[in-house]
Amino acid sequence: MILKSQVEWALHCCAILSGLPEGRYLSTKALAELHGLPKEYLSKALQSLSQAGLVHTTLGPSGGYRLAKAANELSFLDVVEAVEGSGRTFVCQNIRANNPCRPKGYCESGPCAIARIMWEADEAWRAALRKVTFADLGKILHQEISPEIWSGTFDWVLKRAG
Amino acid sequence: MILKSQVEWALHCCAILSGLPEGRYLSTKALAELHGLPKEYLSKALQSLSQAGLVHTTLGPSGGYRLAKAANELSFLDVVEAVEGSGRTFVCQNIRANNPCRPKGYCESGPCAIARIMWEADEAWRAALRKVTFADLGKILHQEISPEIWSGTFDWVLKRAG
DNA sequence: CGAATTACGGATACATAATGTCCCTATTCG
DNA sequence: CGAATAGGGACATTATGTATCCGTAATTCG
Ligand code: SF4
Ligand code: SF4
Repeated sequence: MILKSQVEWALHCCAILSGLPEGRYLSTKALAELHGLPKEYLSKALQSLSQAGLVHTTLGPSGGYRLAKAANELSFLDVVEAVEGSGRTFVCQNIRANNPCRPKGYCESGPCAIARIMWEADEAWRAALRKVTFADLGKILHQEISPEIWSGTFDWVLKRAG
Repeated sequence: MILKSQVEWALHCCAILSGLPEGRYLSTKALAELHGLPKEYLSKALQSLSQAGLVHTTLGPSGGYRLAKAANELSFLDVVEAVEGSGRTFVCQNIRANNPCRPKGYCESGPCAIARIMWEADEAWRAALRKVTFADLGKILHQEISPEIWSGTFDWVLKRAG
């Protein structure tokens, strides 16, 4: 079980977008170039974000993406679920129903304890991701990244932002 | 991202094994029949448990599997990691290194904030699974499952246990 | 001892999902 | 109008999960 690489891509892109000034847009091309990723495929990840309503888009030259909400209202979970889907990581195949000792239809009485325990762990994972917003990430990055690189990247991005 | 079905199989098998009397063994064949699973493939999952040291095996007729530790010392995480692997679900592909604004080798200064946040969520998931043992599961199942089915399954299993 | 039964591991085939590319369309900007 | 953009459909390629088959060594039982 491993998350798709699109999750990493989407998170990085949102991190960049969250630093964009109000009203500016950044294109797929710029985001792909900045991260060294295949433009066409990265586009699929960004489309997922768009369909989930996390980003806003404009067409035409100077078009691209910006966040649809404020950075402190966009959580990691939002992005992860937009790309990876919001389904549970443990899917129950009802193998309990095959038990020859049980009357038919017994398993329909609801998910058993094993499934519930796995789902609780799943929820713990989601809760941890729900807690962290891109505003939090911005603060951490600002402390960690050296000022030259920070402003260098900022300039690079603004030069290409529509 | 979805857990392999072998995880569900292994959990169910351990649940059965945890109810086995001291010193008795249950074969792959019986476990497969009980759950309606392909014997050969289930065998791979059980071999993973064996390699992880979670179960003890004997060969020959009347051979099979039993738990290697007490049920209250075997956690869900043990079983999940034995089958699914203990690697992180978020793997970092170092795309930060492609940023044209950064000096070469910058990314080697360690994992960035994004990776750390994802890994913390991963750890929350693992912590939730680590907390629950098969002794806990046994208690829950004992409350939930009707006595007839419980003893019926028990009889079925003991008839086939070596 | 000999036959049956078991776990184990390697080899192989098949199915599904992830990854990546290509091309066409509608929209928007200058 | 012409260039650049998001969006989406149709593939091709690759990796992973699922499943089967068979040979080997160990063990039990008659
Ligand atoms: S509900 Fe529980 S017992 Fe039934 S198949 Fe799912 S995990 Fe197994
Ligand atoms: S360490 Fe952080 S910035 Fe570098 S590739 Fe991994 S997630 Fe991205």
